Amino acid sequence: MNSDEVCQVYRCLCDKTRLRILNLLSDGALCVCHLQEILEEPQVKISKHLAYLKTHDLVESERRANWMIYQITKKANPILEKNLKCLQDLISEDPIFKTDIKRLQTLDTSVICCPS
Amino acid sequence: MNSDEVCQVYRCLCDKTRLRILNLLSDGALCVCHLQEILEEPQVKISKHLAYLKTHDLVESERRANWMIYQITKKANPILEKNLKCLQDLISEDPIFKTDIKRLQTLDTSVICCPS
DNA sequence: ATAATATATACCTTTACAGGTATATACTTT
DNA sequence: AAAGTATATACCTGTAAAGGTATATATTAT
Repeated sequence: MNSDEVCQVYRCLCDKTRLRILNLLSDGALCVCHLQEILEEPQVKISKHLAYLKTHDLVESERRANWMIYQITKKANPILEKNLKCLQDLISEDPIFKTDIKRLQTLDTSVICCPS
Repeated sequence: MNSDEVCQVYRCLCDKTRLRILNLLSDGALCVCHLQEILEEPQVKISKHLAYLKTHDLVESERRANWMIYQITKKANPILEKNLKCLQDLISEDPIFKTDIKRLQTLDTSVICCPS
């Protein structure tokens, strides 16, 4: 991993919506509609940030019927991994992250779109 | 530390020149002219990036005669600290960081500007 | 007081990218 | 085949910030 790649990871991390998305995906894969529901942000916004993250290899996606399931990339990425752990620590300090995780846990699991 | 502050730290980290500066300052305080010499970048560029880092509390500065000495902030900043450690690991992987550190070690210590 | 040195700032141009609206694409259901 | 649902993309506008040139400021040396 060279310095340009490292910078690019940080560029991915320096937007609040993307941080929130990554924080949620740290807990497991999610479809766009669930992210949308949890973040309470317009679909296009979520979608574009996911595209950005995907372009720079921080997330991967897979279609499942009508839904696109996103997850943190399987490729090793030390910077990303360490910072995702940092985010975990921040959950307790930031109400937004905390609320997101709460909403994630109380998601309606009867919906069919997302993996169990 | 809330999510906005975290984003701002990442914004500071997502520029290569700033990463190089922070990497050098991890080893101790330095004046602008030494940074300039090591990075081989124009004075104005270094100066502006230092100003940016200072504005966002990642570095502090202190005047010593004609020189401004910069150092990593004393204020606790978990995100910054962890990522500075990450940079250390990357030195071995990136030729630029490696060269910077080499140049730092072979700096002409007879110059009066910087702290011992 | 003047010149020299070190650093910072103002101003300009260009680029990345965030957010919005509208629309397109992919897939499913009827 | 047509309509509905989920997601992506194109286009537009505004803003942050990077890099450059010129100049200002702060301090020291003569």
